[in-house]
Amino acid sequence: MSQQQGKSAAAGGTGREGDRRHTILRAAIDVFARKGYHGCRIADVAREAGVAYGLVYHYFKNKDELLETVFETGWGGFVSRMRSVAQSEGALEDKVRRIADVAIEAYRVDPRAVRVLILEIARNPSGGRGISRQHVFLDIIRLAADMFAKAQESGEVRKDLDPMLAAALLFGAIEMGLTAFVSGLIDIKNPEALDRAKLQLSETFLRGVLPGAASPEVSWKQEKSSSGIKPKEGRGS
Amino acid sequence: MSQQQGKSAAAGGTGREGDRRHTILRAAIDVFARKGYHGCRIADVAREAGVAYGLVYHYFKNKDELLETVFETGWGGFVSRMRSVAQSEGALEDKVRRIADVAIEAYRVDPRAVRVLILEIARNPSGGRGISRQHVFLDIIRLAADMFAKAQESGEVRKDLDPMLAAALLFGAIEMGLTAFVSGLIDIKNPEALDRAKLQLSETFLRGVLPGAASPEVSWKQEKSSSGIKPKEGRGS
Amino acid sequence: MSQQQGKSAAAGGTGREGDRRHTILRAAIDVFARKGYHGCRIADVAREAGVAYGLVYHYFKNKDELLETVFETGWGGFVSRMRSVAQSEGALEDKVRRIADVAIEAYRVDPRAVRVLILEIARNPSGGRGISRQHVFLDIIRLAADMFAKAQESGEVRKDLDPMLAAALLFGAIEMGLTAFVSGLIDIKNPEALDRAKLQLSETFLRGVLPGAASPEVSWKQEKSSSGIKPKEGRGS
Amino acid sequence: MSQQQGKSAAAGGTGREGDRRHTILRAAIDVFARKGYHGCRIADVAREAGVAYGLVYHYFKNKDELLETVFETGWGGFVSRMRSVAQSEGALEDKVRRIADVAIEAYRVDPRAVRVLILEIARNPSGGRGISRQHVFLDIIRLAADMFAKAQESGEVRKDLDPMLAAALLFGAIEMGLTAFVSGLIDIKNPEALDRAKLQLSETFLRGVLPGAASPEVSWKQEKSSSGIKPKEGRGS
DNA sequence: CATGAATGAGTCTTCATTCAT
DNA sequence: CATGAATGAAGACTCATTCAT
Repeated sequence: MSQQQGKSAAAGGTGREGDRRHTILRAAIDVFARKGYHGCRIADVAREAGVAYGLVYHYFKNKDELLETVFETGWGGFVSRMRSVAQSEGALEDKVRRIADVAIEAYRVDPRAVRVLILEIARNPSGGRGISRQHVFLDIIRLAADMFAKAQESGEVRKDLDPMLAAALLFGAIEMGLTAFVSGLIDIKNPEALDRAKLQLSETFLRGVLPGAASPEVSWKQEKSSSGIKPKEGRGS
Repeated sequence: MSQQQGKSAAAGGTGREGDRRHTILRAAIDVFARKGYHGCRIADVAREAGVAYGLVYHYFKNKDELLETVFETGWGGFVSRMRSVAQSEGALEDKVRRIADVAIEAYRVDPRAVRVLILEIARNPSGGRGISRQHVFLDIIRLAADMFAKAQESGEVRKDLDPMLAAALLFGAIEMGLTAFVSGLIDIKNPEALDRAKLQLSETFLRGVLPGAASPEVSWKQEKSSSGIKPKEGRGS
Repeated sequence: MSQQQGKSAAAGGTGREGDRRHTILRAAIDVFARKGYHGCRIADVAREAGVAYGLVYHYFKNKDELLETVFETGWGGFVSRMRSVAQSEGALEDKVRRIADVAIEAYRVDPRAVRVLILEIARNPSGGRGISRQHVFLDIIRLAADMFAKAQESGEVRKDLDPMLAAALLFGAIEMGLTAFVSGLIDIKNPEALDRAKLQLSETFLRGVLPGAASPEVSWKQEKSSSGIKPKEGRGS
Repeated sequence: MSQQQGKSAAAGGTGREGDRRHTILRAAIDVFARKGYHGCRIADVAREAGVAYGLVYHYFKNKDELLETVFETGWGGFVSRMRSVAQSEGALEDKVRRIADVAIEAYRVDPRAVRVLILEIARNPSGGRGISRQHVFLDIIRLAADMFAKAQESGEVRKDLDPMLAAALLFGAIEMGLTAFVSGLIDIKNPEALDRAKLQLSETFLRGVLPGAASPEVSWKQEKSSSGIKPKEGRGS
């Protein structure tokens, strides 16, 4: 009943009000993370928060606004950080690394919130509603696409790559990487696991995207493929 | 009411056949693709299929089994093809390309079904149910992880890469790439768009993953295989 | 498939038709006995009978008529025998014994049918329907009431007893006695158990009902008159 | 619509109280009494109680629990009174009279509730559910059987009578006697009718059961306690 | 006669949302 | 602000009944 000192500032207000509201929000995140938006009832959120049923409706117009708020709370910060990175000046390489960093850190700080975002955002067609969420989600991809387009101009990225696709690949990699954690596919004994993942993620992506001789004679104009791979020190050969 | 067309097309297409079960399945795929599992009512499926409400229950035990069947129908073939590619003999490069191929072709053949899979599979916590779906989804990632692990042994893939993560990245890239199509981010005017995406997807991924001098000043080669990773069968030493 | 020779006559027809019809009827009795009328579906009956779903509707207009037929089949014979006993000439004592005999024998011959009758007859308010059944059930009590009224005239039964109540007691005793068997409260190892019950039932009832000095200082002869009962010649006078 | 009266009478009787649960329970008893468990819809109960549909589910988990509660409410008191009588010290004669008294009084106080009990209790096979009800019902017969067994030891009851059967007869008589009222076979103009019935019921039963010279040429005294009978605790030698 | 697919009205049950206290 | 009882629309599921073959 009194453990939410640390975050009451975020919600603003008298402090006591922020307390309750924030408690409910946290509860919502937890329950959404556990059972998904559709699988949870307002009653679940209220119980998890330890407040009365009706109180949820004091702070949130309806269930949808609650989810929307969860979304904004969790996603908002992520997006703005992402945006500031994407639109900042600097080398693309660094930007990509910082984007991965933002994502992984978000997960480290609040895995449940990330789980909700991954689970519920941009995944629900649900007529009408969900549009705004999907919209924001797509926006961030477009943002990154712009970033890649600019990087192509400056020669930082292979020119034959579709910027939009590059952006999709980046976030796809990030998202599925996190999913691997979320789903327990990769479990986190020590915090280094996340760091390793972050590193591998960004570097692997960069290798694929940066221009350079490294390409396995990529020549997707004729798709000959296969031959001529020279592993530096192949074990098999 | 121009969707009357769509309905009769779906339902009456072959018409005389007693294969109403299949009609219903198609209708379910369409409605799921349009509104998602939760957003669709049995009544919608029945109307879309042009059959009576109760008939859905004649062929499917309940809504869940219907979804499950949609899942198996769409996913089953995909998985088995994926598996046969992953477990086949041959160069990793080819395998990756063929995997991308399978995915993109699946989308080309039946974009709605793919949309349902992307939307509903492995994305819904939904207590209890969904387990099997998530399970299969994770299995395919493990499968790919094995493939990468073996490729590491033969030196076809950088040894410092976590196989599980590599698998996650591959499917993340594929999935988000398709999502870009599904969501309209990348518009499909000409069929070549898909081919281009397929090519870029696989080649970009391969660049990032194959061994070679191309790596940007990667400086983390050390702590490999440290911890936190759960390979299904750690064959490599 | 061929054990219903004895009753095919009742159903009439070619014999083969009687076969099917009778099979269904037997199945209905069994299922009703096991799950009750409401708890059973036409599908259950069809499966139990080993015939096709729709065939039930060839022989019976609807579920209700099926039950009605079960009722008439099982109850009809019982009632007519009961009636012939009640309206026969002879000593009341004998009649009572024969009534108990008819009931117990019915149970011995076809316990399941009796179970259905006990369970479903005259017990279901079910608006409208059931009236006929209840009607017949009450009729038999009225019948017995008449029997007792006549026996009072001839001095075979205590005159201070309400005939209707006496009839109710008799059938109540019979029914609950059978219920004790049906429910397993008394189980039937050897057939004598039923005979004993029959004997005790009728003799105990008779002791209570026959005139005689045995009455335990019965002192309630006063408040006669009351409800619709007219002892022809009150004892007090 | 003159039943609006009935409704408001039932629902608004005390009105201001928040004891809607009780209102619903009463309504359920009334509707069950009128249409039986299967014939009644939750909507009926809600309408009868004058409350919203959903409120029924606020107080009762489901239709079955509602019936179960009706059962416990009505039956519970009856059983405990019955038990205390059966297990009390005193002459068997008095006990029997008091048992009849309890039953008849229960009917006088709340005929509808008794109707429900008679109609629904121990009469519905209904797989699984109903077990508890049947169980309690049989328990009370076993209880009475014990009472009779003890009375046999002290010579208060004929020794050649099966206690279990005696118990069945007693309750059969009571139940069918009440059924006669419930079904309108015996009309209740004046309240004395019930008293008469009570008296006749107990005295008739006692005559049949008490030892004494009154027995008609009973000639079966021998084979007592032969077989097939399951006394809960066969104490008598 | 037989079959079992097809129909759809009837019910239960859930749960977001409102409201009196 | 807090509470939780009250509301009722929405939707899954059942199953008696019909019908084409």
